Amino acid sequence: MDKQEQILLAALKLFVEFGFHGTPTSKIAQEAGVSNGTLFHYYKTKDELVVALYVYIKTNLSECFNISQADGETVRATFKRLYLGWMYWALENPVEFKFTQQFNSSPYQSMLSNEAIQNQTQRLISLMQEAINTRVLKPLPVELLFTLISSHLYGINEYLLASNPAAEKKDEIINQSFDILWDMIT
Amino acid sequence: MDKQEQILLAALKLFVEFGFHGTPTSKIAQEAGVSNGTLFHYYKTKDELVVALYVYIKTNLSECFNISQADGETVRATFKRLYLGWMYWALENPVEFKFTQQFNSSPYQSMLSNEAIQNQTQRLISLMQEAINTRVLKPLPVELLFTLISSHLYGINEYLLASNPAAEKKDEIINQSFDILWDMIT
DNA sequence: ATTCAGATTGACTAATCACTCCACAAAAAT
DNA sequence: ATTTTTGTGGAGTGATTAGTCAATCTGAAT
Repeated sequence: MDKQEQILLAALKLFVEFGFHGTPTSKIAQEAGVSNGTLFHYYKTKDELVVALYVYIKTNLSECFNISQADGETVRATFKRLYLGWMYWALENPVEFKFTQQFNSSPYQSMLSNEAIQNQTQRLISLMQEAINTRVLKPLPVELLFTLISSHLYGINEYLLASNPAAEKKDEIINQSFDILWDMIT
Repeated sequence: MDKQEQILLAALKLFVEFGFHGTPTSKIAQEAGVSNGTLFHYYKTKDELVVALYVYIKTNLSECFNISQADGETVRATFKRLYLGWMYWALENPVEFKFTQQFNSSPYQSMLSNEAIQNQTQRLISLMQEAINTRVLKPLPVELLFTLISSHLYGINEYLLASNPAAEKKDEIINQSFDILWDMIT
C-alpha cells in the first residue's frame, strides 16, 4: 500500500475528469484514502504534485519500449516498433494519455525540468537524425520530422478513441496509418 | 469602448498565461479595466465566460476564410487555400490558437453546444467526403482524414512557433508541408 | 527497553475565490 | 419630463482553498 502512488493515481483520475483547477487537494486526498496532511508530506505544493504525476506517467511509458535500434533491425522496423509501442500504450492507457495532453498544453509545461524525460526525447531525436544522415528519411529538419510523427500519432489515437472500432479493424487502421506515415517521411 | 470585448481579451491573455484555474475573475476584471460586478453582469458564471471566449475566437477564425469550393477551383487548390488560411491565422494569432488548444483538451470542451461552430466543422467534413467520393482523396473514413489533416497542421504550427524561422523559410516549410500532407491523403 | 526518524492524522488558518447586492448613473422609451 | 431599462461600480459574503502544525503512531536501530 504505497500511499505516494495512491495519491498520484487519485490525482490522475480527478484531473482528467475535472481539470487541474476543478480538483482540490482535499478531494485528491479523500479519493486516495489518505489525510490532507499526508498529501502535503509527500508533495510540498499542488504544482509539485502535478509535475510529479507527469514524470511518473512518462516514466511508466518509457519503460514500455526501448528507444534504440536492435541488432539486425531495419530502420523501418525500429520506427514501426516505437510507433506501435507508443500507440498501443496510448490506447491502453487513455486516461494517462489524456493527462499528458492536458499537461502539455497547460502552463505547467514550463515548470518541467526533468533530465530523464528530456534525455528520452533526445534519444528519439538522434535516432531520427541518424536515419536522415543515412538517407532513409527525407532531409527535413529533424524537429520538424519529430513533430510530424508525433502529431500523426496523436491524431490517429484521437480518431481511434472516438470511433472505437473492433480490435482487428483497429489493428488494421494502425498498420495502415504507419504505412502512410512512413511514406510521408521517406 | 466595448466592455464585453475588453473582458474577453483580458480573459484570453490571462488564461493563456496562467491557465483557467490560475486566473481569478477579479484579475480578469482588473486587466479589462472594469469592475467585478460588470464582469458578472455580462457573464453569469466564469464557465460561461470561458465558453463565450472560445465561441468568440472560433467565430473570428471562421470569418477569415470561406469553407466551400470556389468556381473553377481544383480540389487541391481548395484544400490548400483552407490549409494555408488556417495555418497563417494560427501563426498570426498564437495566443488565440493556444487558447483553443487548451480549451479543446480541457473539461470545458464538453460544455460547448454551439450550433454555428459545429456546423462549420460539418462543412469541412462534407467537403472531404465529396473529395473521397470523386476519388481525389484516399478512401479512408472521413473522420480519420479530418484528424490526419488537423493534427498535421497542429504539429507544423507547433514546430514553426518553436523554431521561429525567417519569413521566407517559414513560407517554404508551410508549402512543403502541404505537399507532404497532400501526398499523404491522395 | 529506549530512542528516534519518518509517516500519518485532522483540526486549523489565512487567503482567496466566485459570485451577490444594492446604490447609482446613463441611456432609452414613453 | 418621467419612467424604465440597462450598465457600472465596489464593498461585501459565505464557501472553499492550499498549505500548516502539533500531536500521535509505527517500526527499526541501538
